[in-house]
Amino acid sequence: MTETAPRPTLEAVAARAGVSRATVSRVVNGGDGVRERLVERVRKAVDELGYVPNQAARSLVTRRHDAVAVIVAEPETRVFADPFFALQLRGISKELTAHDNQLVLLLTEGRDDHARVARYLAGGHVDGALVFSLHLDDPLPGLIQSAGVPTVFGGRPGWSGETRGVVYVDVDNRGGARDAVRHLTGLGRTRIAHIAGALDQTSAVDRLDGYRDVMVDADPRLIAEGDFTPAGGERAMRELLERCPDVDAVFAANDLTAAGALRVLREAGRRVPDDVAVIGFDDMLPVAEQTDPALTTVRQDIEEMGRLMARLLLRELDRRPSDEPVAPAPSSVVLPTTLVRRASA
Amino acid sequence: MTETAPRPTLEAVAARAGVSRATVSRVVNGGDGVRERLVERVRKAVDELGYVPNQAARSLVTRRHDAVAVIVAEPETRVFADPFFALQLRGISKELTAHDNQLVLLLTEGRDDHARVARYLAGGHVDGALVFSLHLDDPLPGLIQSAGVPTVFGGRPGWSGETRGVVYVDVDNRGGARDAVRHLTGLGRTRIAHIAGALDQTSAVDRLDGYRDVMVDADPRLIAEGDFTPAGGERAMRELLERCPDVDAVFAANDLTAAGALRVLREAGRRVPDDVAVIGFDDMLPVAEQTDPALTTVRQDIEEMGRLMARLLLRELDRRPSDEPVAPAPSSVVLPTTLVRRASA
DNA sequence: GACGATTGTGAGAGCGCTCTCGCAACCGCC
DNA sequence: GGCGGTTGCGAGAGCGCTCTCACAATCGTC
Repeated sequence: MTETAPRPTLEAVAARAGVSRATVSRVVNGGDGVRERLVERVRKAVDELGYVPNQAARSLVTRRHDAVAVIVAEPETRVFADPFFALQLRGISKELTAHDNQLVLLLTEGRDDHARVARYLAGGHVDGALVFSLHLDDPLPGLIQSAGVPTVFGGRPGWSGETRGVVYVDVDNRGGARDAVRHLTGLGRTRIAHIAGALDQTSAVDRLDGYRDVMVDADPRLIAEGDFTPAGGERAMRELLERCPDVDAVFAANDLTAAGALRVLREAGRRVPDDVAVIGFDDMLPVAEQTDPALTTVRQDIEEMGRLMARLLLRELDRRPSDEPVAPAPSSVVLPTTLVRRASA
Repeated sequence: MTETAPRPTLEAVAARAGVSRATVSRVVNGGDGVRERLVERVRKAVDELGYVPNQAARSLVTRRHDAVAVIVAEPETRVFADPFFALQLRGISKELTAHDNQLVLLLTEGRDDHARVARYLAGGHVDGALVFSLHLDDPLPGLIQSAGVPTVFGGRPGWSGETRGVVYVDVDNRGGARDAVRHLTGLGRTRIAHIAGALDQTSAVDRLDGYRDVMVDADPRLIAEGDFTPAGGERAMRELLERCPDVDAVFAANDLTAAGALRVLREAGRRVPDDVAVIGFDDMLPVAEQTDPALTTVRQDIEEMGRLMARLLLRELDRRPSDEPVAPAPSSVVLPTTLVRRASA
């Protein structure tokens, strides 16, 4: 029933406005170099017919798609357990929309998908890609790089290959970690432990480095490796309590880890923050505010991170087509963090 | 430097294989009606040249895009605070990928965006749309419907317009709510309260209805309206404690609400579940498992919901082009829920 | 009023693909 | 060996757009 009426073409608009296709095209694309009277006549015809340009036809000749792929490698479900991902997407989406670009979402699920993604990118369906590379050994960045598609990474790619020319947006994990630990020393704590994240991710490594920056000659037994999950936090906290019963503060690699640690501490009868102060990382709201006591943590502006990734990519895309000698290539950006004080430290 | 080599065309492949464009096209699209020998020769040429079809050119003639828009209306940030969204996306993504369709993500942000989305859909960039319609008064479903794009909704659209032919996937909110409340009555509770969600959403309404199904002539003072947030849950719980100090169970519209209620109950010195049993809805893991005590809740298979939405849409898309008399139109699906027993009830 | 310079417009080619159509080549049959 | 009936392949049109290029109209200038 809903027989879709054939969409009007440039031709149709031209006929109605009494001009040529070329003129309509010019008007639709900004109207430069067309006399005001004609512009109006064309605009009117466009409105009356409800003309919308056919993107496929346009792409065919311009080789531009005004579309960007967002690639989320998701070997674990962790990505989905926190709102991180959604917030970044929102930032990206806002920025892309503001520049009339579409967001094509590619979720990858293990090795098989890599080939698929590579093929898709090579297929030239999109003008560029935003990639969240989570793991040190992830082959995806390499594949993408070799597909020759302009790319911006989310988070410093811990990648052994060529890194010149790699553009990424990251938060200042190391600096944020330093702030957290300094806050703890400022509270007079001396036996400050760190529960690290999964160390195959640069964010975990950087946070550990930040901890070490402050605790220059920390007792190595004060460092336990978690995996960014509450369960990992619990496990690590138990180890720590056993190894170093005198621990008086914990800097956890993220909020979920901290939540796990808090639970173990409560079970062990340690009061937080009186006996042991705890700081998390991320300021992941549904968690950080729900813990008991509410979690002091390092906040990062995730949405801004997404927005920035998109902005850098779009800038690069604008730069490319015009083979102007040396428009400066965008370089990576590291966003600041802020310490959010709540009850736990 | 990375001068992108011009991508090979059908023409190039044809020349290399010593056949015509048409034959290459046939092979690329399945190879029917081409002799085995030629198929092989063409395949070889395709591989050697690394040929990938130009989607824009193909779409131009086929009017198919093999792309589906996912539209998330997001007037509130709530959507992003829970993993809901991400899980549905994952389900959708899996299904679409399996059928070689792309996922174009459209996040909308208030009224202005509606026009943008409508225009985009009308522009025929995608073959269909998956829409999450959250609010009763949302004009989006109407706009989309009138754009004539095949659509499947996530969650029953609470929509006053024409509903015949509307296809949606929902979870059995009402049934799940009934199960939860029956579980509470089974525990011998009699003063069972309900903290409703934002009642401009069908899920909240349905859960309330489910509660009423069991508590046929419940004391109306046992019903408080929340808004799906922890803060709303706290507020509602305080009201309830004041109005009905004898409350011995609470069924909350979702886990976040339940988390808020739990906190207020603890403050008020009520033991959970001994004095007051609490049940949530969603089984939103980072929350439900972290509360103290761990939350008994109603689980829904979010990912499956996404997958199903995609499947229904793809089926509809397959149905349409071939104007076969009456391939049965897909109809809506309601997914079952399961009660997950933890410590709180 | 005739001149080049400027600006506005249209004709037409072509982007890379699909798909219809007609022609060969081949089949089995009388 | 001549006949209709398949089957396999290529020629060519055309999808809706952009963009170059040539031409027409307008301008200021001497």
